[in-house]
Amino acid sequence: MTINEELTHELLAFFNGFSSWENSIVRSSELTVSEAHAVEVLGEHEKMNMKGLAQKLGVTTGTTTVTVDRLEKKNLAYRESTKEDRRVNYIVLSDIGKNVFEEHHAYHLHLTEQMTSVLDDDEISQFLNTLKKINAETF
Amino acid sequence: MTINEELTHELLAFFNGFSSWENSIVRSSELTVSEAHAVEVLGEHEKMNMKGLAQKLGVTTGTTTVTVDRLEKKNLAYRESTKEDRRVNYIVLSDIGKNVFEEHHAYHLHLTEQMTSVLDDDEISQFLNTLKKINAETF
DNA sequence: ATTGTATTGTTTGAACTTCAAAATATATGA
DNA sequence: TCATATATTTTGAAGTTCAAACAATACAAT
Repeated sequence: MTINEELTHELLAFFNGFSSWENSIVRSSELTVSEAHAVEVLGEHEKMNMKGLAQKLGVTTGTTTVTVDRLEKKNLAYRESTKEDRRVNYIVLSDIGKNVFEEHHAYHLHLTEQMTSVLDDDEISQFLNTLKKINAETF
Repeated sequence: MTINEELTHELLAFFNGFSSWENSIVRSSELTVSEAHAVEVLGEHEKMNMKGLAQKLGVTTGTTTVTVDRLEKKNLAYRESTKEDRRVNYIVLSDIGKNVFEEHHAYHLHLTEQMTSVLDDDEISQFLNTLKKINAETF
């Protein structure tokens, strides 16, 4: 087994673990999975248009329209039209939406703490560096 | 921003990047998303029962029943009953299923290679070690 | 052996998610 | 002004999911 094969295996396990964890968190909240993902992205970005949000979510804009409709219905976010380009809607979290985001974000922080609790300081900063590189170069 | 907050941010970006990548790979194949995940897990495990598969996938056994039904319909896997416990079905990949797995696995290996191409050898083995620890302790 | 309880897996119905393609509205360049 | 490009929405069909109810089998304790 080459190191890349081993790494592939661990990456998959990591991804699946993360995914299961995320699903169980979302299921225990009032959000659906796609709503939660959207809130997660919007919470980090202040203002996004539909296309940008769709790209970040990895889905089509059609799908994103449906998701944002639902967020609006739940008063978690709203569309804000702009003068510069009247085709564009900016999607913004409402105050309620921001609270929901913070709550969800706290869970993530807690998960991160759980992960780093088994690592020493050097490992943690090395891990962070590696992730930064990979994110910048690969995705 | 604490290191855990920074790490949370990078982990999320990593997860989303991985997720988008996986979705685009799956969409270009003849598999649906849930079928692909199941094949991915089954390819690594030889024999699994429904409960084990469901746990690995992070979904209920009901959902898994539907997924495996579909895999059987496509001749990618089959149920194998066992004498020891007649409630249990083992799910096994067919030869076609194994080929599909290998093909998908090759994509993963390619992604891993892309990631490691921006890292030096020490970083790679450190990254692998850290992932192993996290997978063992957190998920 | 019989009975009660636990476990494994399936079925069902309803809600959610997704895409592709067509449609709408607006922008931009020739 | 016209053609083309871009941003978003709408639509319809296929897939995905859960929870809850159900069926079959196992197991433990009398």
